[in-house]
Amino acid sequence: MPKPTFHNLSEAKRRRITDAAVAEFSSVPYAKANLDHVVKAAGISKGSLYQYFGGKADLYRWLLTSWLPERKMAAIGAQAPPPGASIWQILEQAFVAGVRFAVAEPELTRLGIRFLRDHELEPALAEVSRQHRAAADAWLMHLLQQGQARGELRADLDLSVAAGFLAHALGEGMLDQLARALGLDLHEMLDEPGVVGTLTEDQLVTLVRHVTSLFRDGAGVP
Amino acid sequence: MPKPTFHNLSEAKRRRITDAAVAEFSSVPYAKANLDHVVKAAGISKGSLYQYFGGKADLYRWLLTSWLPERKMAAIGAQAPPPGASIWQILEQAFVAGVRFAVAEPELTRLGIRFLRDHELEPALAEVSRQHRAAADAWLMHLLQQGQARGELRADLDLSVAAGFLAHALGEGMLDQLARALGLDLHEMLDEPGVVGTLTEDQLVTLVRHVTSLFRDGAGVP
Amino acid sequence: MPKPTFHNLSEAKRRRITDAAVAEFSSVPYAKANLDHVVKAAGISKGSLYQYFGGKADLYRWLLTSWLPERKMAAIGAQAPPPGASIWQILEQAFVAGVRFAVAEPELTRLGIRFLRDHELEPALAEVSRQHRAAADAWLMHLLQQGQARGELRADLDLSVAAGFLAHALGEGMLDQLARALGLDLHEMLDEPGVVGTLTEDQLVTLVRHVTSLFRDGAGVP
Amino acid sequence: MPKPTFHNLSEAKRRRITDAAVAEFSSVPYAKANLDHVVKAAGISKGSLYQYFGGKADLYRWLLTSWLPERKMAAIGAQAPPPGASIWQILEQAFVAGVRFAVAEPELTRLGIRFLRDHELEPALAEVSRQHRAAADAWLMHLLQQGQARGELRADLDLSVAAGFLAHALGEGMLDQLARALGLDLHEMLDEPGVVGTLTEDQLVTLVRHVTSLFRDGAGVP
DNA sequence: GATGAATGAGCCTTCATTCAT
DNA sequence: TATGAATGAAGGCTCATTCAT
Repeated sequence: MPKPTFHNLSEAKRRRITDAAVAEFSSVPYAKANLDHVVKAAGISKGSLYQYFGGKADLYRWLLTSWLPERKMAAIGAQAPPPGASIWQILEQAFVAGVRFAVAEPELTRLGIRFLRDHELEPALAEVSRQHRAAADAWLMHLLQQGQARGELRADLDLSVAAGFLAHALGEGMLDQLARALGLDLHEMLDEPGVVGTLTEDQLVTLVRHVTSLFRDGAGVP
Repeated sequence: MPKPTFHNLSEAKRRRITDAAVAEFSSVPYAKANLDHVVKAAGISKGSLYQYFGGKADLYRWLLTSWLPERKMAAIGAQAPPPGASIWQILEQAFVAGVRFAVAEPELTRLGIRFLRDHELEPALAEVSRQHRAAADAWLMHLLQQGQARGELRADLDLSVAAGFLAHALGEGMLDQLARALGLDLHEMLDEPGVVGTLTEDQLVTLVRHVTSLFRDGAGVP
Repeated sequence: MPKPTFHNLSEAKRRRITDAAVAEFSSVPYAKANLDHVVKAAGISKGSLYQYFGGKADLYRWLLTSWLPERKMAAIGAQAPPPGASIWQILEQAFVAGVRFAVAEPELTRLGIRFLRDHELEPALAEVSRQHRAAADAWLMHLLQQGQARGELRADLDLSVAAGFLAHALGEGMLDQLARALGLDLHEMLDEPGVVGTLTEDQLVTLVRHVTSLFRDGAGVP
Repeated sequence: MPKPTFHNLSEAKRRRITDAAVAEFSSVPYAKANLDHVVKAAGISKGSLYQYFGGKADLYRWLLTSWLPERKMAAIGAQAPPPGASIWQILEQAFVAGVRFAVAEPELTRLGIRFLRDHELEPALAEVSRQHRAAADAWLMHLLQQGQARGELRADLDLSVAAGFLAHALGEGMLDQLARALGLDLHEMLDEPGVVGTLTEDQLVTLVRHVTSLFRDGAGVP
């Protein structure tokens, strides 16, 4: 977590540092990220970075646990579902929010994906990653239990399996589908920020509908 | 690819080297994998490793493109589906084979997962990874088209979305479900080879059935 | 070329590093030059050297393309020939300048000789070496053409052959003659800096005169 | 020098080894020459090479001090000048022989040039190189003294300077002129064996004549 | 607080030489 | 004699972290 000195900086300087760090950590895996690149891009000195953060891991952790969630919240907005919303409405809203975020902030998306995939993190970082997943899972399980209680979901549905599907579908899975819709590989898409902006509103809606439909109705003939 | 020297070694020595390499490459990402660990664990000198393989990338590539597929084949056996099998049968067979392999060879599974997720491979290795994915996708699309032609799948199903789902479900998704069934996190499970062996045949069958069912029938009430 | 870091160093430190590098690169061929020797002699750490230069090739290139020419210029001074000077005057001036530099800076001379002879340079360095030769050749051809136009040179003289002679005579050839005048082998002379200092002004002038005379009048009886 | 075992080999095998060694040592400088390449090209085992020769330096020394001179002799033939020949005839003969050898055996020429330029040789090899030069110099000085005694050379000619010129002109200098005649750089010419074969007999004779003329008559107007 | 030079452990790769079979 | 696997000392380069100014 940043040292007090970081918070005393001007908004602009903090911004430069954050942008530089995001650019670096989102373009190469943690182990290959180079603080020299960050300080150069941020226009600060190496020593300064160490007065703002405890080190490489600390900077990365802050980015992922504090800054990124904040930005996400800000980008998506409080997405409290309308009271009484069905699980389908809630999920569709979540799907759409996810895609919209990916389209609006491809670099942050790349950062997040990288984090979820990185197996190499220091133990402390791995723990953060684990908590992320646990929180998402808890939310999903709750949602599914509610849905089942309301009779929106099959009574014999295995909630754990469904949660696993949704955990993926709401994150990387959706991005993967997005790439497919653009005729690309996920990595190709992430490596070319900007290409996601070419997705039309129509494609977006259709995509979400197809995913939702697969989850709700399955692939087989009824 | 290994140099001829490697093939001239005794079975036991080759085994020591392979095991050591798998252990290293499956426990840390490629960039962090340390050949010193490999040679130490294998009980050979650094120079020897370079007489067997062209270098780090070469060793890794061989492991992933030759050795691992061979081991997989040996472990699963040729799984040609019976002629006239329905898509459901084929998928179930694939799911079961996947789980069985994961249970039998957790370390190799870890190696494979890491490979598919690693963002930091040399360009040549990244290309191999891309081809893996492309091949899997082509197989799935073919399977789905057949299924739809036979009327086993809904006519309005988006095959690309379905293929995306299956690509994940047959690989990492299935492992994730496996972990959930054991009350663990995917990474925890992979980090503790042996724990997957505790999965009973009953749990296995149930799991595959639930996944298949979700894909075929969906989560909603019909 | 050096990184900015290098220019920020104290004059004394830069000097230590340069001296150490010259000593190393002038005493063994490029491929055998050892950066460990350089850093040890310079009293700096290995990492520091890499903060000053991009690597071995970079250090070498800078030494040869920037630092050495600068030192040469400083040692010889701008030697613009007087307007209207004959080719003989110009050549004699060049010969004298060459010998004086060799006498004053035997180690730098050794460095230069090595560079021009080294067959094992990286492609980029080899290109630099080639350009050196091409520039010298162009200058000589121009000089000779002028001389021939003015009637100072035989009309039937093959300029290319003459340029080849001069290219050697002005560089290594002159050093070789210098060594002969001291009763030594070229390499022995270069390996013992200091011995060239024993050359008297008289010997120097005589030597240049003999060389010039051979080139102008030939060895045969008129 | 080769061990007795080498001489017991079949002619063909010795030839293979020699060819492989020449190819390697003539294409990269001594320090970069790789015995692995030699044994591979020769089709023998590493151990065998060490049973024939004491090591890398030994092989190289033999090549340069025994084998190459022998081949040269064989290629040029006993070039005893006709009794009573003038220095000009002797020199022209030597020049022509040199060029012919370069044209006939570009690879051996390359090997020789490399040897003369290599500053990096082990002390023992450097000594060999020194002896080469000393022998050539002694021969030249003798020739020049004779010439002067006979009145073929100017009485005031500095023989040492003349010997220096000839030493270069007969070796590298002639090759350099050869390259110039072909519009190439010396290194380019040596790196492309075969190109020297394009030199016509006419060019050859003209070249030698120009060089001889420069040495005898000088560049200035009489 | 800011700076940026200094550090040194770490890692991949090369290759001449040895030696057991 | 022949073989070729084994060795290990080098050597170039990277980069997170420290610390004096």
